[in-house]
Amino acid sequence: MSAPGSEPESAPAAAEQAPVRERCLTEATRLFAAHGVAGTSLSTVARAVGVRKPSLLYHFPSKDALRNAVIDEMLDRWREVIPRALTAAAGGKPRFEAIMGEVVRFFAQEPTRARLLTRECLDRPDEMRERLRRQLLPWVGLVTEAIELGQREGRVHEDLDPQAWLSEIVILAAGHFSMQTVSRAIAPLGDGAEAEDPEALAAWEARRTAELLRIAQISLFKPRPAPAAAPAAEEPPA
Amino acid sequence: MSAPGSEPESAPAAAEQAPVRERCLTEATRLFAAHGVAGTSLSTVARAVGVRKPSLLYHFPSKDALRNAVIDEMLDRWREVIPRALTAAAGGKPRFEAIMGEVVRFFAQEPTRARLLTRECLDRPDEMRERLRRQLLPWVGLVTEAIELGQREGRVHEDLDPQAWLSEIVILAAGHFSMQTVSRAIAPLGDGAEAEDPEALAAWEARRTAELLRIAQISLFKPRPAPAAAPAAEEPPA
DNA sequence: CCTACCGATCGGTAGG
DNA sequence: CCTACCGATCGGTAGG
Repeated sequence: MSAPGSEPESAPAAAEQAPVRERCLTEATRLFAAHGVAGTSLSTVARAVGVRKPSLLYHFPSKDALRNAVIDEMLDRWREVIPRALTAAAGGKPRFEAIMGEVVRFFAQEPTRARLLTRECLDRPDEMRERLRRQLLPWVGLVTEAIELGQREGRVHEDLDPQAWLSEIVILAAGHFSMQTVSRAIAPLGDGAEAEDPEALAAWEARRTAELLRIAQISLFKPRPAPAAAPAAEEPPA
Repeated sequence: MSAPGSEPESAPAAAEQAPVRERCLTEATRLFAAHGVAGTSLSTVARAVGVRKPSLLYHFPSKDALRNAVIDEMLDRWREVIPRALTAAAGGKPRFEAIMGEVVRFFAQEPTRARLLTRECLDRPDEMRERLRRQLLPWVGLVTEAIELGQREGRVHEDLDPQAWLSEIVILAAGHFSMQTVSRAIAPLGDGAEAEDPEALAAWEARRTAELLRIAQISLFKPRPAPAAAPAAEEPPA
């Protein structure tokens, strides 16, 4: 209270860059995503931060506490981004593009998140299922209701299963970014010489992301553009 | 050579069920898929088999050798199933359904495989990419050529990127079965009472798989059924 | 296929 | 935030 410089509240006091606790989360996120929780020792995290192991265990009383903090932080970011997209526009394709754009941007700007999410789903499926249920049940309801509205209005395929579709598309988006490196097994072949050309890799990533968006879009919306507000005509059976 | 019962060639001699080496692979596959390689100790595998750790290390000289044997076995099974599907039928939707059916069956009958594949792609992306490149490059070429033929014949969306589409669909299929347990976060909600009802879970799985197939199909083929061999009409731009 | 054993490292604590 | 230290377990070897 009285000593002015002793409380590292908002400004990184003097020596390092950011508060230690925060850097622990950053490095743990990176390492857990790359090698898994079981494949990352606390010493490794501590070394990456620049402190000793007991200091890490002061901020996070156990490895499991660190793991939970890392997952919570990622899900918090996720919870920031979703309402922003959902409240962007109403109905129709612009809204769809806003949501898919946010989802893609969320993972694309930090593929670490996708890998971390995938790993945690594999490592602790039951805990992760309940966590996801609590965290994203509300907006799952919103999305499926919007899809059902689109079905009644004839814009969305009526043989689509809204909950299952949403589940599959989320899985596809997460897998898309988790498997970035591996997916190159298919693509920049043909020449075989320039396997590390960063320009070619960026082009392949662009093709993949375009295809991800195309798959999501065409599996949701019916093809006919419907230029004006003309109610969709019933198509003749067979 | 002379002692008749000393060579365990094809028949499991007397006491246990299968050759030890084989049971090691089975148990290691199961445990690696569930907890990851780093999360599974050699003692755990040995205990599951019913032998001691040094016996395991007699059959597989190191943990890494065991890991590689497990992955190789899975990819061998994969290599069995693909040509069977590819040579089934020629062109058109029956062939598509045959291939997708084989892929789904491959993972569905043993979701362990999908989890193992996903984990290995996360743990060792570079090695896995080269491995996949070697193992499935030939039939990637076959599939993309078939897709391109379909595009020329007007059956397949011409804005589809064959290589990227194939990559995304494989990722979706693997993720679909890796995330079986977690996907229940979305589905059997509503009542909340019977969370363990096996009948409801099977119904949810059926819905998911149907949606997976629908997404793959509708993102590949154009909607019009084209009853006869009528060449596709050019649609007016905008 | 086993017992016995190796050094290294694991997650975590004591105590300051 | 550190040094010093704990018992347990890790992957792997010796030797039979």
